[in-house]
Amino acid sequence: MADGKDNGQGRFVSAQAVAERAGVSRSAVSRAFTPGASIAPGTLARVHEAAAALGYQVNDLARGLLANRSRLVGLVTSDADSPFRAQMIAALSQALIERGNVPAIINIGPTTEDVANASRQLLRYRAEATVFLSGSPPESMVELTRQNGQPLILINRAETGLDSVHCDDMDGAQQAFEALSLTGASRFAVINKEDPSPSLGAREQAFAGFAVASGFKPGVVRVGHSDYDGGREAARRLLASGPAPDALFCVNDLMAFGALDHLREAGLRVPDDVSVIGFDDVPIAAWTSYRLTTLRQDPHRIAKEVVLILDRRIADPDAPPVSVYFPVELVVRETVKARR
Amino acid sequence: MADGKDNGQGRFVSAQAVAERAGVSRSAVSRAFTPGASIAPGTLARVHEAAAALGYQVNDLARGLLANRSRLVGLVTSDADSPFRAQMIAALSQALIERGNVPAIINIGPTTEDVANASRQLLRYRAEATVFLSGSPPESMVELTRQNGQPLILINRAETGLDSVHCDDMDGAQQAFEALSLTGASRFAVINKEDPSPSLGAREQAFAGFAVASGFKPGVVRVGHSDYDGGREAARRLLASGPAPDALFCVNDLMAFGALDHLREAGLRVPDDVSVIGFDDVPIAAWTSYRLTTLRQDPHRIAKEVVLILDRRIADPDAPPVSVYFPVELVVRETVKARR
DNA sequence: AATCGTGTTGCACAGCATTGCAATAACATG
DNA sequence: CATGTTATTGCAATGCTGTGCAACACGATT
Repeated sequence: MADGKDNGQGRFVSAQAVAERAGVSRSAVSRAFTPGASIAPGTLARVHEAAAALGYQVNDLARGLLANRSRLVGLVTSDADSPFRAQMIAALSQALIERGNVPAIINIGPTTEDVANASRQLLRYRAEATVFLSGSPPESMVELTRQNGQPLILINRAETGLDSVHCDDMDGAQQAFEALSLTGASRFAVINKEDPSPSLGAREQAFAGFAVASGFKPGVVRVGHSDYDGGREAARRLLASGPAPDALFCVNDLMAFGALDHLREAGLRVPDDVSVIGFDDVPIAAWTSYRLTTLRQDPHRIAKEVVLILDRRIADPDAPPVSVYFPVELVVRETVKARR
Repeated sequence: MADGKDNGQGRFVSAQAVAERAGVSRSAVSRAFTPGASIAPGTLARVHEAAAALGYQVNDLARGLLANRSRLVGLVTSDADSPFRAQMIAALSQALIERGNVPAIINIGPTTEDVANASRQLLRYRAEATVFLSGSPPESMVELTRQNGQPLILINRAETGLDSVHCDDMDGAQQAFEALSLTGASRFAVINKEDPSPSLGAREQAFAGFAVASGFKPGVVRVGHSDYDGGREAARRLLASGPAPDALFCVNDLMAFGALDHLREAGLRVPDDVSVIGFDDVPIAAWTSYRLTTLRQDPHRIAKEVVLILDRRIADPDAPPVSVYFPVELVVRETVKARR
């Protein structure tokens, strides 16, 4: 404020500088910032005053060095800007910040090399844990984190020996099938992406399985990307390949929006001619242009579970790995025909 | 892999352990991971072998301690899950990772206290820089980062003495007004949020200014939130308060979607009865249910500018602060009536 | 007045990697 | 064979903070 030169070369202020200014030892400074430490009220005040004047902040790098771990938690993800991922990132980072962590987001491409790099980076920063939102870590990376005692948490993908939290894809698919079944539909279809993630794959498999078990022959269309354009393309192929379906399950909302728009453009009425169900319940699903009936995954719920697992894993590094499943909930809006 | 016990207590592997296994000194290990350092090919190989077997990764905390700064860059934002923010976060984190940084995302609430906490946290981790995506840092925090020599970069808000990058809100508003003007409209309106950010405020002010300068009396509606529901609410109030506008400028796309849906529900045809222009050009704007004409801000462009400023600021901490403006581009789709 | 207890404070070391400097080994040259 | 040169390598210091341990002062107790 009034100093003018602040400090030497614009470097960070150290405890040493505060100690000199307050006329105490460096230990005193350290104690002044450690709750419950033994320090006289007078010195405490002098130290705090000097610290405020200099703008001192404890160096968490050094603190982490001492503890051999930082409060960083890595969030590894691809497509960080897609709606559901963005919600997950927001919810996770919020929950982690509340826990006192600093979430580092590693936005990766689809290659294994990218994933490996991200993982190594986080290891180098002694991150307290790494959370994978998408893309499974290669075996070599799992081994690496294990050697270094860094917890690894997977979201929506199972991997033996690792902690994970996922929604109940099976149950979601079943709810979707039953809801569509009640409309009296007979021409079922699913749309998905090629090389789907385990979670997306499970939804498709389960849905198709239920349909077959009920005596139907579900159509399955897979396209390159699980986004809006992918959904449009899938719907186009579906209509081109034969009679229009009267019940469509999309493995995520984004594809559902694309499909919905294409279906309507093609002159089909939703839900009169065809009923559509999505998955995720992103905010857009509630918009009046879509009013999409969908299976809801709550990002905050997931974030809460992740934090719980983290607490447990850190308290007991040798505890057996857990897989937490949480239920999905059918949110009924206006893309499914009322039951007959 | 075959070790069984890996290492002692699941702690991180240190250079010490690698040195012992390879039968060399710690220095040799360090040199083995420093490109260009003087080391014999034989020892290099032995060290790398031992490191691979143990799963060693250099400790960037200690490295940062020595350099007195980490490769962390803080991204301070609120509403991390709104579409445009999510795009910004994705683009920035990608650009920063390419630069060798680790982006830490601090998702904050609206209070000054939250912002201050985030800023302090980043200071404690000796982050290389802090980027504010939303919310201006309080004066005390600016002073604090200055005292510690930590660069601060603002996005879409100006603050004297600080580096910033923003889109040309004025020009965007002008383009919007001109495009709407060409439809022959006469009843102009803007919708915005209460207590708008500087950028949102500038758009509204400029648009209203141009309208007035052309002899019109623009209607201005402000609502609590700049999201979809806010846009609906604003449109509702607009229609309730008098004759329907025939040209509507929304300060961001999200509000435009809400307004569009409400307008259509109210029986107005877009663009025949009313033309609408948004701001940002989020992906949804291209969806066939909306096909929104809007002003495009390119997140990757912004990210690139931020990295450039960062490079410059680090090379010369005393360089005068810069404000980079970049142009916005009118993306013409189908919510503006063709010119008469 | 002597002794004990309590509250403070400083010293020194740990934790990890980098790097200047000095020592060593190996090799070449006269 | 002696000496000079070069490539390696280890030592030790550095950067910053937390904390056990010992020293110290001061007030209280008998």
